[in-house]
Amino acid sequence: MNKSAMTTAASFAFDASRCLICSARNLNMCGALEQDELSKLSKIARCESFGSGEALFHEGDTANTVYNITDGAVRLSSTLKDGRRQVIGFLFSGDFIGFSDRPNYPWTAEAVRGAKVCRFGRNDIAKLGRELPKVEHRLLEMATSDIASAQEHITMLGQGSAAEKVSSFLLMLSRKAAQRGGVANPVHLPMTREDIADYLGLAFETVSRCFTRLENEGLIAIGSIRVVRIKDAEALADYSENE
Amino acid sequence: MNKSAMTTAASFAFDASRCLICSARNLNMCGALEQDELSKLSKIARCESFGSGEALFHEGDTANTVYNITDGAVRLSSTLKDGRRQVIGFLFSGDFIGFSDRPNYPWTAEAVRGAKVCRFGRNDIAKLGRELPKVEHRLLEMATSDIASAQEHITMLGQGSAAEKVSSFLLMLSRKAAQRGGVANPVHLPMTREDIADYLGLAFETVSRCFTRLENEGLIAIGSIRVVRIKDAEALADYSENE
DNA sequence: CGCAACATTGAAGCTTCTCAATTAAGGTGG
DNA sequence: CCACCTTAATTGAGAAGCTTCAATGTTGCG
Repeated sequence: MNKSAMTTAASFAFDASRCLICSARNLNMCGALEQDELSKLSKIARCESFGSGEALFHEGDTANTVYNITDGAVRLSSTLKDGRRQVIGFLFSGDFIGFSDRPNYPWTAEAVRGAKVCRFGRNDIAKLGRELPKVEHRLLEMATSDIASAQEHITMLGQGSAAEKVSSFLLMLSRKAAQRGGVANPVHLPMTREDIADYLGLAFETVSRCFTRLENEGLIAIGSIRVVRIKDAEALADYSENE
Repeated sequence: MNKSAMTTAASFAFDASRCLICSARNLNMCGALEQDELSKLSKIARCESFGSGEALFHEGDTANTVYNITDGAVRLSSTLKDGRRQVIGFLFSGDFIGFSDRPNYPWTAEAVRGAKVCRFGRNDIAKLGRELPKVEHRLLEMATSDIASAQEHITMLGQGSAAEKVSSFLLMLSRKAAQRGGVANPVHLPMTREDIADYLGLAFETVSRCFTRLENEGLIAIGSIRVVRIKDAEALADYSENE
């Protein structure tokens, strides 16, 4: 988006507890991986940092790198010929980027207000997967989790009214924050209303109106633009599946 | 749906060329698998046949079986509390059912006008995956392919107008039929208009109107209710990404 | 042949989108 | 640190598209 943004790539210490098969969400594999396996992993990892709005890669680029997010948030999106944009997902610490069967990335990945990642060569990971079945198995687990997320997204897009979509979105962000060890309730929204709109298949004005409406109905309190406090989680959950 | 439908489960010969890691779409693994590996696979497979509308399993059932479709079509759907239904996908010969990280199925799988499948115990497949890295690898490939399909579905739901959605749907069915070795052009639609509507997040009347409109505009010809001939694939493709 | 499920078509209503104006927030340079 | 400027967010009014309700036509199965 911001073409003049410099690539602030910088090496920093490899933190196995945050990389690939050791995501914060699924610590079980950490104990299972032996020390020499972890060191093999760290040898092929390269850590980088991206500034706000900066792209990890663009749609169509040769897909020879995969990523594991260690901090911040990343927005995955596809752009149609006429300029419309679909946000495929928001990824956070512990999430993996790179499940694709095509030689070129089918989406653009951009840091939302900054992100830190571990990058791996695709060939390196493939090779490591052949050497260490545990790595391949962990990749399958993460792909399966991605499928579940995508299917929830599908149901939200297909069956939800605008208010239902926004409610579901807030609850999802809250749940994800808790899963990675953060606070669940004052929900932090690193993305813009337009990002949310493109994720939910709505106009950004509609998203804004829904926030206002949910606040007027007493279900949420909008502290600042980027911080929403859930006042009535139950009512919000009802909203997100019934209206 | 039809509770009185009898389970017409029946054993038939194990056809490795149609099962699991040897889907019609991805024959490369077939050569890679050794004969004794194939025999291990066949030992844990059980083939079954389902009649029109019959359920392979329901949402919430204990998920101890996975499936590979060998013939026909299967509809995967989730139902919301208030009865609305989202069709997550239509699966055909060669497709795999069962990528889920939860102990219970998050969707219902039903045969659309009949289907044949190979079923595998989840534990058996997991065990085989540990023994044969190739199997685990093939599972990862199939999961990756599922992710790509889900993401296309997301973009269609989020950004498409009704006509775009229907156009994309027809082209997708055509492409999928070609991929599994069938005819691409007179597209065969085993599912009802309501099934399509629940897949596309539309009312079934809207789907019907879109078919009529596309026919009036000369892009398709509706031979019978379940057979659509694509007359102008290029215009249809333009529709599906621009409108 | 007749019934039930599926599909088409029409008209009215409602949700969401688009266009437009205003307000708030964030970042930069003086 | 403040003023300014740019970007993001809110709010309103009108238009468009989709849904709903209702009636009719079609298909396929017992």
